[in-house]
Amino acid sequence: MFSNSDARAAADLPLLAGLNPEQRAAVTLPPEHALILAGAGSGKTRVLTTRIAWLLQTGQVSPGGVLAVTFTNKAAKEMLTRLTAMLPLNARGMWIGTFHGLCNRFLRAHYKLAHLPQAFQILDTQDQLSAIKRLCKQFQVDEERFPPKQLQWFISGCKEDGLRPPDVEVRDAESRKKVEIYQLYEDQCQREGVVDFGELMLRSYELLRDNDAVREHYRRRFRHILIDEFQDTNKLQYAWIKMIAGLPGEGSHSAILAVGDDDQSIYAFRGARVGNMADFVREFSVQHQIKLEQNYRSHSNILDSANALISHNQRRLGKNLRTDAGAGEPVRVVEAPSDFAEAEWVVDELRQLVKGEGYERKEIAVLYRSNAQSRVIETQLFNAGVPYRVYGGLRFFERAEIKHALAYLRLLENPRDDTSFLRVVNFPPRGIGARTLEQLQDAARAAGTSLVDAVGSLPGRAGANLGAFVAKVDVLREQTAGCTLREIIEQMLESSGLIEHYRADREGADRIENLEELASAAESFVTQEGFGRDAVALPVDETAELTQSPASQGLDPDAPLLNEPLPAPPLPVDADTGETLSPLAAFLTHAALEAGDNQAQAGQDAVQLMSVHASKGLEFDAVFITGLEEGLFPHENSLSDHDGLEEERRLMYVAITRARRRLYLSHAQTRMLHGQTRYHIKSRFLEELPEDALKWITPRRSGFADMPASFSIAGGARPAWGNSGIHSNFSAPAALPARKTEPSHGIAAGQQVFHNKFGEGKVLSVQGEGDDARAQVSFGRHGVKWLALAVAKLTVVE
DNA sequence: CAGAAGCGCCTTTTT
DNA sequence: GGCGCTTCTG
Repeated sequence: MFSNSDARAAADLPLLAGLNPEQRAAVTLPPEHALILAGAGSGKTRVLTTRIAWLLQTGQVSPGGVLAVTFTNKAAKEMLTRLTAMLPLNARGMWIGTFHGLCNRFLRAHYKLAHLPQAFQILDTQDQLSAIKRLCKQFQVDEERFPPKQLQWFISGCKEDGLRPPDVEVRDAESRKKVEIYQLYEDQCQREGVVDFGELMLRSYELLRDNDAVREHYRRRFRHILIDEFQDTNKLQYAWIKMIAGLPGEGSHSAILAVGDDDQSIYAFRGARVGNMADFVREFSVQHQIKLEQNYRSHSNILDSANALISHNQRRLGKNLRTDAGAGEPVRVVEAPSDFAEAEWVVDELRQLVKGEGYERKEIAVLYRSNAQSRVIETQLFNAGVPYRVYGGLRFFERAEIKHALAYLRLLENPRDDTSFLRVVNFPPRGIGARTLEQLQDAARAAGTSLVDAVGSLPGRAGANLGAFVAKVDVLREQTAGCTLREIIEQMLESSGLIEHYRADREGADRIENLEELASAAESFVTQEGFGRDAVALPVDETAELTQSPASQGLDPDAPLLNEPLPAPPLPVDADTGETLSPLAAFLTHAALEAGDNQAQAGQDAVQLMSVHASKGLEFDAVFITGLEEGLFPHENSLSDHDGLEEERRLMYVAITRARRRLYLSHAQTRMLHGQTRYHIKSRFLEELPEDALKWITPRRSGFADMPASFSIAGGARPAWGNSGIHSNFSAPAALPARKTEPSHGIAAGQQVFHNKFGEGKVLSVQGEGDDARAQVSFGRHGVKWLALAVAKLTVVE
């Protein structure tokens, strides 16, 4: 095992150059549980990635033995990019991703044990809500007494607490009804073969909990588990971590490195439990705790402000940021007579920053507590002709036209997906009204089938129209067998009538553009190397990987392999046929798991507008924090309880620590809120800052024009560089090193092949290379299947 | 069946 | 004040 002399030898590795003592200590910790308290701007991501690289390079773990979890796709991508820049390595075997992404991968690999169809589709928040609404209609739930939104919140909350319907405590008639609906919702999802986000987590947790062989396999496999933003984990996520790592004394073989910052916990409102940090230390008997307090981002006036503010919170693990960067400029504070004047001042000031002081626009952020506040500022920016970008709008895959297109695609994969069926059965309009659909739903419920299966039972013109729709989808499915994903999408756009519909619409141009973007996005998804990684149910043979030497991974051949590979117990393999997801199904999964960016045209030099929440993890040369008023920030809804106020203060802490060089704080005496002008006193947070770091300034312009804040842009026009453009996540695939191509599998389209289980079939198409190669084969009685060639044993028939 | 008009809501958000 | 959703009306 690990010894001190090895650590000393490792200390000279170039990987570790430039790390401060705390960072270095964190990176080179022995393989035991540890908690890293990483302050804002303290190089947290660097520590995390260097730790993984160091473990790999010193031969303490192979890529397959690493599990690294983040919350956002962005963070996961960042980690992977940095890691592959440090080390040449095959990222394929590594489990780096978001909680949900990894759970998805896990469930695909064990879909039978998880009681799911292999191509199960994922409901996003919108889909989930419409599924609940549909259910309420069907079971005549009083939507006044049980608003679907509230039911959604209830169901998600239960799942996040790990509770299935029978586990939920029933206290009165109301809660009984809610639990009943929860159960109905579960039945509906199961019948349709769909899972929501919470279900991804909960079901993988339960599978680990209930299946000894699976659990044991992963426990032995993951020697190092690294968790980012640990303060944001919820109850279920922490339970999942415990399940996959094993508590001390439960035959655990892994070391957890949890990285977090209790002062930046701002998601309690959605179930995050900072308390998981303390629980982790206790339950895992954590011996190593390291604080990263050296800040590399901001000047000390900014840090002093942040430190002073956060010291007003009682419940802290305790941490103080420090810097070598010097005092820098004072934090500028401004009082404006109105929200309108505040916006005017912000725009004035930032033009000065750009013109007079050489700041780049994209290095300036305007932050606010709630999104509604962006409007006044946008108006001013628009009038002044300053390019800006607003974060937090609709994301690519959430746009209505994209959701429609995805619904058609989902029906190609799974005709029983009732949510998708209802979404597009009459879109574009084809004479199928609400009455018809009600009848159809009744018939389906009576027969206990899905909607497509009930179509035949409807008589008359209504039945004929429905039949035509189903036939259309069926025809499309047949026609596109053997087509590339791009071709499938293009044909779908045509034959569904979506393109035609939007072409007829005066305002449909943007939508058509988005639909075309969808086809391109799909294409780059397919060509991206290893695209199927998250969706392919390849049997996991980790023993092979664990016995590989570091040299074969492209690592330092002289580094000793310190750990003998642990023989992982054989894993129950579901997909011994090699059957895998079609590119289409994989793409649909991707679309659900990664909603796409919500920012237009990255790279454009535009001022950044966003909520404080959205700014977490980012940094800018200059930051404006606006609307610092009691009731707004801290928000009035949070004032009732102590924890709420502390979370608001952490939010302010996050906002302050975004700034590198210059920080502005502003508040307005009056503000237009919910349609009426309200008077606010300045935020208590301003009082909690150190006087000597601040400078109260008066606006440069002679007096504020206190115009009515109701002024708005005629027609709601948005500038071209606003939020209206499209941007997809597919433009910049993580730069993975090219892998050597495996010997040819010898399978080509048109061939007759034989499969052990499915018999004889004809190859329709082949995609991908090496391990990712897969073939689409038509097996007659067994239908068309996608097979992973690395697994499926296909022989060519003459 | 589609556009218009009215109603009610309104913190933060990722997967 | 404005947006999204439901209901009304041609």
